[in-house]
Amino acid sequence: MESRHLRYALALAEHQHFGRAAAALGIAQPPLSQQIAALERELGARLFDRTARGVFPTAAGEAFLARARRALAEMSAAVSDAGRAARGETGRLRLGFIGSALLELLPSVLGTFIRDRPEVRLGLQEMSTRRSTTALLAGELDIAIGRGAPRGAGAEDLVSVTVGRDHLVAVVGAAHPFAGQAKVSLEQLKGQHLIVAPADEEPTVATWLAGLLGEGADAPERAGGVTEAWDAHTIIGLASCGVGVGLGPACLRVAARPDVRVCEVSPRVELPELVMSFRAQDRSPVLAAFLDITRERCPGVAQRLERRLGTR
Amino acid sequence: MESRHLRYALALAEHQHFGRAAAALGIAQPPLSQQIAALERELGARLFDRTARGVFPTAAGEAFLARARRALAEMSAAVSDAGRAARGETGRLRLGFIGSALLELLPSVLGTFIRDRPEVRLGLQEMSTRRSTTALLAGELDIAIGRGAPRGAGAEDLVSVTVGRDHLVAVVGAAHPFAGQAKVSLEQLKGQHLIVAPADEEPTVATWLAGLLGEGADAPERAGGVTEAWDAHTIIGLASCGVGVGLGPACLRVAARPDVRVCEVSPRVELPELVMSFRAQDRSPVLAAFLDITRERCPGVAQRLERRLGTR
DNA sequence: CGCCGTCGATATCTTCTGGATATCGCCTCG
DNA sequence: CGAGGCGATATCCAGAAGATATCGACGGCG
Repeated sequence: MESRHLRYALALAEHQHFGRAAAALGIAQPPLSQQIAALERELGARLFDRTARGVFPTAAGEAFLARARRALAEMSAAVSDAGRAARGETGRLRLGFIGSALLELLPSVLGTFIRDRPEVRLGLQEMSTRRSTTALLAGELDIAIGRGAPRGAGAEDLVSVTVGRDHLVAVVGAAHPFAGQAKVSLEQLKGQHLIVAPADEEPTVATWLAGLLGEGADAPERAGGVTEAWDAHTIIGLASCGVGVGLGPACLRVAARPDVRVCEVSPRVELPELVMSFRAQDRSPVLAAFLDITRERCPGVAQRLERRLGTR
Repeated sequence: MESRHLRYALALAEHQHFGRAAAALGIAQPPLSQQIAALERELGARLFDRTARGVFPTAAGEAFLARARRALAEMSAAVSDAGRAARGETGRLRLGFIGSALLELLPSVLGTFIRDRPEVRLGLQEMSTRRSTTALLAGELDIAIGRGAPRGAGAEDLVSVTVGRDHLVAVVGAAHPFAGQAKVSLEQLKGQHLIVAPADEEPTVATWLAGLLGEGADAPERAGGVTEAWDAHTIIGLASCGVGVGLGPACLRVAARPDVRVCEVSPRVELPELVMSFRAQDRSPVLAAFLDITRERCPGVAQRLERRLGTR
């Protein structure tokens, strides 16, 4: 039995007339008679009563037609669902990202994405750069956003593109001695208690800073000490109440409150680039849609992405 | 798109291998490749990723396969539902019957029918012979059981068969003068208050009895008077408390209580036969099943039914 | 009462497509 | 670098879906 038989039976039930049903189906009347007869033979049951006043389904026909309608509805739903999935209108996209991506990049890109693809289930999870790379390679994420291009085993299976650059800024409370300064020198930071983001791999932000400041010792041992805070608002909050000097990417400015001051660090210190990665062999249309939007919203990303994708 | 495409796609998803899926489908590998390719072309979407480690559905493929499974399940359900309906295992049977059919005939036949066809919805309604005939012709009933063969317009479209014969018996309370008698003569009934079943057409039971007893006047006017009671238990109940002499079919005996006596009426008076009717053109398998059971349970019905059905 | 028109079934032929066989190209693995 | 496995492609064939012509049955109408 083929779905053709279902369509024919439904047309016949609708028109109650072999000739008109056949015309509606775009075939001649004899083939319709034959196909209905073949269907009835296969089922071992008469589906239609041919009376002088028209063709009417039997009890078996009614039972059959009810199921046939649902079967055909499922089939057309299969077509449309497949199409929507192929166009990336439905599906799932799992993002792993570091907290600072939440400050500028993600609000812009995700806002557009959610408006364009309301039926895509988004999975968002803040995590370290290292963890996101691992999860991406394990297939647990579709996109990873971190600082610095992924390194290590499997990194060659990923495509990465720079989506943002930041330099280091200092955040202090309004009462802090630095508060009036537009710039803070590295020299001035020596010996200050610092508030920075933690890291789960070497070199940590703290040790990297220690080296930058010309302090040789391990971070916890350095003069002034270090506090690690996971997210931007905690760094700013701690800085505002005078715990120490917050250090982070320039995008911290968007989260700054009135009671803190953000100072440029002089000389300017570039942070590792904000990098978006995905699996090179991932052909998901949802991913493609996300990349499209990233292209639109992040000037300069487009060309870099094309160059990378060209080699896929 | 035909259901073949769904079957092929599901087989391919299951085996993750064109060759093995084709073997499972009983076809060669090239036709499977072609059909999948044609399906993907029609949908405008790739459904399977052909990798070195196997064939795996894409996101669109997953969406498609989920619907395809349900569509095929509906199709096989259509086949089985149609078969069961055709065999009379499901469906509906609406019976209209007079109360006395509940005493002997229906308990026996319905008991077997419900055991054999638990999924058939039964519609049972007590009604007069006249009403059941009307409802049967109007298509509101499938079977009518009454006394006497249906008459009037449309009766020739019905098949009727005698399913029981009864003669008249009298029911009296234990304290009644007739209680000790095995027989009651028609002469003795004259002037007694009678309790009989009502009727919605002429002649009513009461007028028929009046004629039988040689009483010329209308029933309500006759000496002794008449009480009409719809069902057997009411007739018996009224007789038991001395209201009068209950008159009804011999099958009343099965409903008799210890405090009443049932007397034969002498000479024996035959009542109109208990007749089962159905539409001659009704080919419902549920009806056929019911007739089969009636045949088994009612000796003598079989031959009469065959004779009637032979002419359909 | 008989003729005609309608409708579904049947017969025959055509066409198309689903399937088989043979082979190719590609990738992986030893 | 060669061998083997796998999916795609090319070609051919057969069966079945469909078209055309016709038949048979039934109902309506003159």
